[in-house]
Amino acid sequence: MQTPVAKLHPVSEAPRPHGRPGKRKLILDAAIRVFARVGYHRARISDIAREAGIAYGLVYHYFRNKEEILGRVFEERWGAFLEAVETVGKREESTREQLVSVAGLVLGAYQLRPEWVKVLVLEIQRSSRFAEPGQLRAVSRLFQLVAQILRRGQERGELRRGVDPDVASMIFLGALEIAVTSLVLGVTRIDEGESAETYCRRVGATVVDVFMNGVSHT
Amino acid sequence: MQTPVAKLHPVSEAPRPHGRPGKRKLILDAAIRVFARVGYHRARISDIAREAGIAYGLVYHYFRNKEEILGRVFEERWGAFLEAVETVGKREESTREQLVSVAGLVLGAYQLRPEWVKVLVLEIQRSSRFAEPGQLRAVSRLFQLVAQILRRGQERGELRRGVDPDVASMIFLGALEIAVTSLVLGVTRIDEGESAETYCRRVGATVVDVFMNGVSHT
Amino acid sequence: MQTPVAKLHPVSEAPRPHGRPGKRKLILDAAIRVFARVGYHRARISDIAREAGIAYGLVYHYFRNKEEILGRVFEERWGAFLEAVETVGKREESTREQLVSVAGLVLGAYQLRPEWVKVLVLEIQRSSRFAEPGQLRAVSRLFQLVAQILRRGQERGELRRGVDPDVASMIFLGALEIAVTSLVLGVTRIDEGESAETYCRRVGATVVDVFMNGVSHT
Amino acid sequence: MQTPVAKLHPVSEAPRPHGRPGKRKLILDAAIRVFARVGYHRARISDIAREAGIAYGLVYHYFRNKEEILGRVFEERWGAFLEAVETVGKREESTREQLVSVAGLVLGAYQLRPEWVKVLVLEIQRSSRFAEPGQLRAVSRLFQLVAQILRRGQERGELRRGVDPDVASMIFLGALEIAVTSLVLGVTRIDEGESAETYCRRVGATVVDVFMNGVSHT
DNA sequence: CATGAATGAGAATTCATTCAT
DNA sequence: GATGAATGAATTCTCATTCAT
Repeated sequence: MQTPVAKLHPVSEAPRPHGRPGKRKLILDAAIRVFARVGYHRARISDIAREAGIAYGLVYHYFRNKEEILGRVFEERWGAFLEAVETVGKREESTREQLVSVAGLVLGAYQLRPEWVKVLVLEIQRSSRFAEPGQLRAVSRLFQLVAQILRRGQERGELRRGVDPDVASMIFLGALEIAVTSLVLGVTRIDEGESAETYCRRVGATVVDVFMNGVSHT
Repeated sequence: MQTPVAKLHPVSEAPRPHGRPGKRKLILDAAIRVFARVGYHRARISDIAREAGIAYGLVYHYFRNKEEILGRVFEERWGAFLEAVETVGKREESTREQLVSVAGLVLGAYQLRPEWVKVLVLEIQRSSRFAEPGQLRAVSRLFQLVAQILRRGQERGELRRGVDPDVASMIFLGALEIAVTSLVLGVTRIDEGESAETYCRRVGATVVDVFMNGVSHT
Repeated sequence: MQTPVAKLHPVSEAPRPHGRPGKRKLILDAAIRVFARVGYHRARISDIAREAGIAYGLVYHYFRNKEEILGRVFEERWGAFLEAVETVGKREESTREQLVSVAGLVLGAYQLRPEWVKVLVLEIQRSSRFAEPGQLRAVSRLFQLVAQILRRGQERGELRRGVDPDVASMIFLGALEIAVTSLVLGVTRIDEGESAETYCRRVGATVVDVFMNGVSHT
Repeated sequence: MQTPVAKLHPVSEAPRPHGRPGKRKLILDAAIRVFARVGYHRARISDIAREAGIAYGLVYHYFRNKEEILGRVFEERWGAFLEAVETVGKREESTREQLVSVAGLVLGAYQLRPEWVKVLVLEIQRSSRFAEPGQLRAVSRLFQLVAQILRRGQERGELRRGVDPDVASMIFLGALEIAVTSLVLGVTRIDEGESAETYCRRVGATVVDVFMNGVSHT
């Protein structure tokens, strides 16, 4: 079974005429790295500028302030993630396969771009921006997409009906989130012999297995 | 089946001779409220002092600095929580009952003291203190305690053997954590007719149900 | 008696070959409006450029820096004003008529181009440029022109000799200046029924009347 | 005839228990000097702190920001000035004597505390604070007080009735203001042989003379 | 001539922490 | 213990000015 690899494109931007760097993107990418390294609050604009290799003031040419940078990172990264999940939801697959895909998306994203996930998971939730209805809605959307997958599973008779799809969605994503978080925070030490990739695959499989079949004896 | 209520005592302290307020405790409790309200980074010492109703120079009599306050909050609150979970693990109950108890502990804690949970969930993990081995170990401990409950369940034959108890522990706690977080952040809107208490009870039951039996058809 | 209308031409410039807009003039006129609106210090080059409808790098083609803009505004506007007053001084009229003309010039200018007056009155005096001998001399010149009118009035026997013409000049212009300033600042609220024009005419007449005859009983 | 000397007390403050410096006052007085020297906009908080001989941050202990400092300076200094004028208005004197007193107050203030006058005259009017109704009202109050003196003069038959007291008030104060401003700006060079005091006395007398009797021949 | 991206010095403001009383 | 005045390093943000295209 082929776990489709997450396709999280770099920060999008209008195509540039002369193939020049694109300072805006430079700044956003640098910001992600800095946020991932030291956290949003400890990140200084000067750090971001240095990381991007540009002058201090230019950051303010493109963004009103630090918070807007975080907001844009969120919008663009999270948006891409949502799209990928949405695509999975539209596929003609069994519910189980869809859940495997979503798990692969979440865990694969971490493998591919650990800094992005770190920022999405650790920083954006804490920022005051998160209080904004727009961001809340964006996060809720993920829960709804998964809930929809589950609801369809029930309708198709693949899943039993006794479980509230909204709560189940939370359970599934919560399990994945903790797996990622504990990786990010280093709570989970990956064994010497195991690559991050194998670990992710193993965890993903286990999550789906437990979620589908439970831990109890038949 | 009686879900044991979480017993999260207020910040402990040596018994005070004259029954006087106990400024240290006053500060810690105020700090929790302030951290919960505005987050650790945005919280100013003066906010905590005002909240505690004391002069803000006094904070430095009791704590070296702001970070130490967070550290103490963590130690005392998290310690109490660990103890409660540990107690559950020692009970002579079925694994299912133990899991129900742990879920009740987590969700009940939120009901009882939402600010504490908010701080534990949102702030302490992000602080630099968390990098300290001591705190990491303390968090890992929770995962280990639950993993131990699950391992015992497998040994007793209550749970099937095919699942890694460490990963399953993550799944179980992750599900609970998201449930709490979404409550904290307000992602989940509780229906008009449903009290927070009923909601917690319902979610706890669903989590244990899914965790035990899975979502798929038998 | 005909009050001669102030003739304050727009910012002068060399005649343009193709009748094209004339960016330099565009900038100066825009600068006056912006200075009038927010004051010299708060005015940003970008504000001026936006007001003029041009790119803001272009401002630096025409002017060395912000201060030079203010300097040019002063030179051109104040110069025009001085010329007008000088012309009045050369007319074959009674001193009273000349004073009425000067009052009309000052108050009329406000009616015609309140922004110009605002900038001349409020901003230019405060700028560091004002410390320059050239600008001080330019302002002094107005006082001298009026003093000269008064001196001639004394020589012709129209005015009594006991008053120092220099001090009297200050009094006359001071009275007019406050009248204008209070209009500019909105201290003086013009009555509903009275147009700005009527108000200016009335104040001008009163100023000349008081200045000529005093307020006391004969 | 005794020209009553202006009584402009230093920045008032609650009496201090131990006769200690009183940092708040220190800051306000330093601010006045700095504003007078370089103007409000060019004055840096650090300048004020250095001038006051205190640490940078302490300024923010007492004032929210630079603008509030200017506001307080205005309130306290202008308030004292208004009181002094009000007192003059209540005296049992001829209108002429009262006007002489007001002129003495204005010109005397300059002699006594040129920096204060400089700041009141040059800076506060320009600040955005001035747009506040409170400050506008405070300035209007001065005009009203003088207008009242004139109105009473008309009622008592000391002044002729044909002149609008409000306009006349503007004329009188405008004359004085220009006299002070030109002193402040150095437009008026005092002759070698004449002390500032004599000059002020002479100008005050001339202003009142012209204002009462006019410049024309009887 | 025009454009607006890029630069960076400068200033305001915050707030943890110290310290005299 | 308790208070809050005092300190000043750290950071954000602004905006005049330069420069490549």
